[in-house]
Amino acid sequence: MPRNHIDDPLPPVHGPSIAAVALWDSSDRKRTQLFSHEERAQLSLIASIVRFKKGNQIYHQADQAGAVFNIISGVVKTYRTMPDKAEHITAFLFADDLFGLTEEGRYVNSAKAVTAVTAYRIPIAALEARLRKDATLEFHVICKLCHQLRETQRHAVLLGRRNALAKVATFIQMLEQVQAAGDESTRELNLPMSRSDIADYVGMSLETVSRSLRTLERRRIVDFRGRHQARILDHRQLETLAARPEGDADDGIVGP
Amino acid sequence: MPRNHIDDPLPPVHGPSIAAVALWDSSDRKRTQLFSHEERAQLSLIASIVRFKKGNQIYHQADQAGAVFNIISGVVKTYRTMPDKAEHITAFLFADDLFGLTEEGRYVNSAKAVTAVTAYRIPIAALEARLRKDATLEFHVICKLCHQLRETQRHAVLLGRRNALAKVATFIQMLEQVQAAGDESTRELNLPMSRSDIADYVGMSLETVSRSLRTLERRRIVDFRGRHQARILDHRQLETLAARPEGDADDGIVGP
DNA sequence: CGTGAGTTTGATACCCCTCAATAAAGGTGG
DNA sequence: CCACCTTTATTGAGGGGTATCAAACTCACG
Repeated sequence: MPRNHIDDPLPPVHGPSIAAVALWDSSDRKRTQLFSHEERAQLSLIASIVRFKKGNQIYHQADQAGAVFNIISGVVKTYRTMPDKAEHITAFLFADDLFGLTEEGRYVNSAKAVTAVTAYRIPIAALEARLRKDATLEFHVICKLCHQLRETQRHAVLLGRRNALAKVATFIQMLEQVQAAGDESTRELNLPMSRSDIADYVGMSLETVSRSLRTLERRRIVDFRGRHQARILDHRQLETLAARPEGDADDGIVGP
Repeated sequence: MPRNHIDDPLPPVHGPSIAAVALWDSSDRKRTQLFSHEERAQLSLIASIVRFKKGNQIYHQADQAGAVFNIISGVVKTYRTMPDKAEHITAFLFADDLFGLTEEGRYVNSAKAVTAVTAYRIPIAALEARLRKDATLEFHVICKLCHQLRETQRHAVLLGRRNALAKVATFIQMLEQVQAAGDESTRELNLPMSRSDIADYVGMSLETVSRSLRTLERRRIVDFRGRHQARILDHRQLETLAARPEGDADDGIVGP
């Protein structure tokens, strides 16, 4: 079995780290590291490293909030459980992301490890104190929040689409974009989350997610090497599907 | 015709103003003003007041971004136009809100005035300079961004629901919550946006929005006084609908 | 190697989208 | 202030896409 880079602890770690696409400068859509070495060193004084195994709950919606988290490696999902038990995933989070959003001292979402996770745990009291002292640090946090706001808006736009294939195609594009940052050049796409998680993220039933992925494979747009590993064959088609108003093209398989 | 508070300029204005639900303290879900008098005075030095008539475009998606805006009065929508012409509304914004989110120097959404709007226009260069100097000011901005992040997540959760009535019921609850802040006690609900706007916000066709609202009226859950003015009669039922897994209750009208 | 969770596939029903026509509201100029 | 026109909203009929239910299947894990 091939080593999964996501599960590897990054070699020498130098403190909390956040990345975002720039607000004002052009940087070709690339996420850049926002904290300086000194800022990371400062923050590591108040942070501790925590690890979660795949499937572990990190915190629950409405829990008293004590800390925010900064992912070093692994994938986390934040989600909200509806009164009718349905689960809505608000975000998938990756290395260099922050999570632990609060309202009136309580977490607004639940958080669970999708893969094995290593993260910094930063107590909010200490964090607030540091922030209020350091305007530059705060500015970087603002940039990161704007980044997450944009991503959440993209998620909302995805959810607004009324076409299953368009949703799934867009989801794959989003995953690809995240992994394009620190990934090898092989265009190997990781889908660490379950089909059910994808369904709860794109707002469809898991069966329809499964069918849509199958359709993408039949049309030779993506090629699955196992359930959680894929390779995008036709970016053009994927783009088209993501934008498609209606009128799906026929499959290539209609036999004589 | 009753005066519409939304169109009235607030009497004496003392500079930019943002409100949010607290991150850590309990405040009973009420939005509180974040800027101090001094901060508002400072910001008014770099801000100018701008007005837009109902329907005016404020900026376009992908435009070079020169400023962010802070609403004094009126309602704004930010939206994204898809390649297939479909329009997705990412947010409705009200007094004490900020808008003008950018990525690499360009606006990520378009913005249009839903009603007549008065707002502060704050040039980003000057804003950044001010922010980098004043850690307290920045901290307040962080609180506001967290607030908008939570709201966007709620929007995403709404979009994830697969039931038309649940979506519309939730939308009405959200509107109510916004207006509960600075509104009179009469529980009079304003729907300043068109049915089409609502549809583009909740991710359904405008016909289905219309039908859903009609259903709410038939069931005596809301009472419409004109198309843009309503009153909520049964909060309990609304809550139930917003959470409903399935199995709509029957109408009260089945005649013998 | 067996077990069970996770996934794929199939059949059916139903909710919502689409198209189309009517009705109401808002705006304009006489 | 009313008639007119345009825009926006409501209502209806019909078809399609997706949810749902159910069963077979695969894979990961112990």
